[in-house]
Amino acid sequence: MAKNLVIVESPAKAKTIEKFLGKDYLVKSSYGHVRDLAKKNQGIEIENDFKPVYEIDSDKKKVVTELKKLAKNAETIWLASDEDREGEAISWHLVKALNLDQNKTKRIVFHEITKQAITEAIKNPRGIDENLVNAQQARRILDRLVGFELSPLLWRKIKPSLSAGRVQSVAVRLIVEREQEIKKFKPESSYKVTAIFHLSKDGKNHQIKAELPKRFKTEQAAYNFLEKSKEAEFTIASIEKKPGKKSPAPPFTTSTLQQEASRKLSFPVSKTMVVAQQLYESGQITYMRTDSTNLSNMALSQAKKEIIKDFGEKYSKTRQFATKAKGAQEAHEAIRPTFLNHREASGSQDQKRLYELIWKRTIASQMADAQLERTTVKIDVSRAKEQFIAKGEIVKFDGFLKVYLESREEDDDGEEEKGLLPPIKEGEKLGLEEMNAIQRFTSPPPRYSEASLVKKLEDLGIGRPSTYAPTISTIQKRQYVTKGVSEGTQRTYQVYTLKGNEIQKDPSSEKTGADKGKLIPTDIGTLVTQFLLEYFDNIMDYNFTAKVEKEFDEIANGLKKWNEMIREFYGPFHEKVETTLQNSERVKGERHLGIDPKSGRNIYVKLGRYGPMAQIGDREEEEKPKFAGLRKNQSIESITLEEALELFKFPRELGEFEESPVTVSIGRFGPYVRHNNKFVSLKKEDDPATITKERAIELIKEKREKDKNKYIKTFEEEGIQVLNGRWGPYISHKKKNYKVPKDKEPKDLTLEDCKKIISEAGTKKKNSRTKKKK
DNA sequence: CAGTGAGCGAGCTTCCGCTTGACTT
Repeated sequence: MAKNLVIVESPAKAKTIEKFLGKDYLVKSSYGHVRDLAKKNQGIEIENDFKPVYEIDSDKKKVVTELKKLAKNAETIWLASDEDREGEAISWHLVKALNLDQNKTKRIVFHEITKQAITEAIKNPRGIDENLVNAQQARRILDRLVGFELSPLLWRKIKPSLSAGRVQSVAVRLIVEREQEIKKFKPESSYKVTAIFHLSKDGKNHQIKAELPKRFKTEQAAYNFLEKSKEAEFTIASIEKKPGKKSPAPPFTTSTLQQEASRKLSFPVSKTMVVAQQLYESGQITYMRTDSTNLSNMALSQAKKEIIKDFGEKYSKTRQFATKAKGAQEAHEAIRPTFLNHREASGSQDQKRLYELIWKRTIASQMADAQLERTTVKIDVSRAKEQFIAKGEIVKFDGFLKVYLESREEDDDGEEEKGLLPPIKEGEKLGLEEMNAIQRFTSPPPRYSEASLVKKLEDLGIGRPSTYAPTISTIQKRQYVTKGVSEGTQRTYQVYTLKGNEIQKDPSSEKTGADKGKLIPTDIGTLVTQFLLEYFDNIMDYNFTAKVEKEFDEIANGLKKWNEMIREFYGPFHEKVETTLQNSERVKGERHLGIDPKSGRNIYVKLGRYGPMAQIGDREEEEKPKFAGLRKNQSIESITLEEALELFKFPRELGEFEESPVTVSIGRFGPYVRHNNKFVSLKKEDDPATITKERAIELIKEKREKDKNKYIKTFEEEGIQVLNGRWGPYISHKKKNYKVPKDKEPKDLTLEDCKKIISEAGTKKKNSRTKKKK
């Protein structure tokens, strides 16, 4: 039995550290937090000065039992969780949950996983920082109180199963408000004038592209300028050269990795994290949930070596970047390759691509600035006071650009052409090849993508590296926001071209308003946000997190008692929850669309128990009102009377097939065909309003074919079935499912085999999360 | 997941932050 037990948070980290420490040390992982507030009764005794009630997570029982046993037999237990608020609390919870003897327990911390850092840490143990632990408890309790009092309020006032919280509700607010700005936005057009000049010199014909810095407000003004330019002379008025430089971006944090992987590799935020986790677990990159841009000394010297080897001494510039994120806790390094001399990752294509991005970003961050020369040329127009401007940029020394350039999310509309300018002198005359006046529209602020929302949240200090991806998925799961699917619509714009002394008008068109993959609020998201803003503007404030963080810091510094802070917050908060419960109306977002021309009854749209719906008729009328759910791409806010009337044309009878009626209708999960009590979803390309009986039958037959492959074996009497599922073959028995072991051929399973699998799974299941709800 | 929306009522939903497999149809 090892004399020393070291406990860290992550198993991958445990494996690495064990190698450094030798055989006297056993390194194990707690897998994050081992205890949390109890689920029932909020897990807080409010009347008892907010005393938290902790319980060991059901899926952590096994870990705790094992650690307990190991701790008993160890001489010294080293708690090596991260050096931040959560890490300190993890250590404290371990002391409590494992019932550790204070005398043989030591707390150590290190920021990088190197032999030196770890042996150094072992030499400098300390006790647990109770103040820091209390700051964490305050954070945890505040989040629980906010979440578990606001959510039930939403169930009562808006719709069941909704949720609210310090982080998610503000994330949704950002998206809702951005959408409102976009709706309010009225594009204005102006005319941008560009010109291509030519110059013959040294027997060569050179081109210079230039643009007017000012834009013309009206078509007429732009036309007039072109008219004036017909006979004009163009002269180089001035040439100005200025040195410039570009510096590399800092190494990746979780948030910047998510942004770049989204822009350069089109990875959703969740995919980036999954792939990064794989790279981490195979020891190829450092920890992927970090807010630090710091690199270890070892990494710095490795980077230097690689850069000098590849590009030479003058490309190397060792830098350390200050972390600028609000509330950063910096318990880890930046995300970097474990070994910078590994140029390529082993593993899947996705792993290779993400690794390459990380490698380049890390290396570039340790390279010299790029040196540029920027040239601005002004060109006079003899018959007008306006001047054209041509810009050139020469890279004098490429520096880090050799390896990596950070990308930008939005393409700048006014992106000027930059490049090499021909050799020119002041006073030289230029010929005009072509001049264009192009109508340009101002654009509304862009919708958030997953990655740009993460960036915004990080800027506001809301959320942590471990929660960015889950938050994004929560607000989608609650149907507060959805991802857009529109490629945009065509918009025509005017183009005037002056060429060979003639002006021609030639309209062109462009796509505008594309929202594919962007986050768009739903009716529910908008209504919930409005509701919360009305009654809980303090929690919806973009600075709420920053404010409470300041108080957590005071608690961590021993300047404030945690339960005092919570009491000050909870008093007015809880009262507001109570009064809102009593006094506020149920939120329906109801809109009267008009009158049904057939029946003369009122038509409304509003939020129902299952989501947005349309309604014909009033409840007081003799004939009961009829209801129909809105389609996925429709919203209470924008649906028209005509569109609402369409919804009531379902279910539609298509005729008979095999002596049973075939109907098409629209349900919770979209349009479907119903036949013999069987349901078949329509495909994307099918329109429920026009689908024919033939097509419907085709779909039914397709489904039958698919179902045929679903059943591998059936034991009728016992009610046991062997089926093919999304995750491979499984056994179904009494509505519970069991995986077929990999070493068994599902076709050859006997009844005894199945029974055995079922009973064995039963014993194993006790330890895992069985509470899985449907 | 299941293809509804009257009304009644039981029983359920929910937070943020740490961390991985287990989970599923």
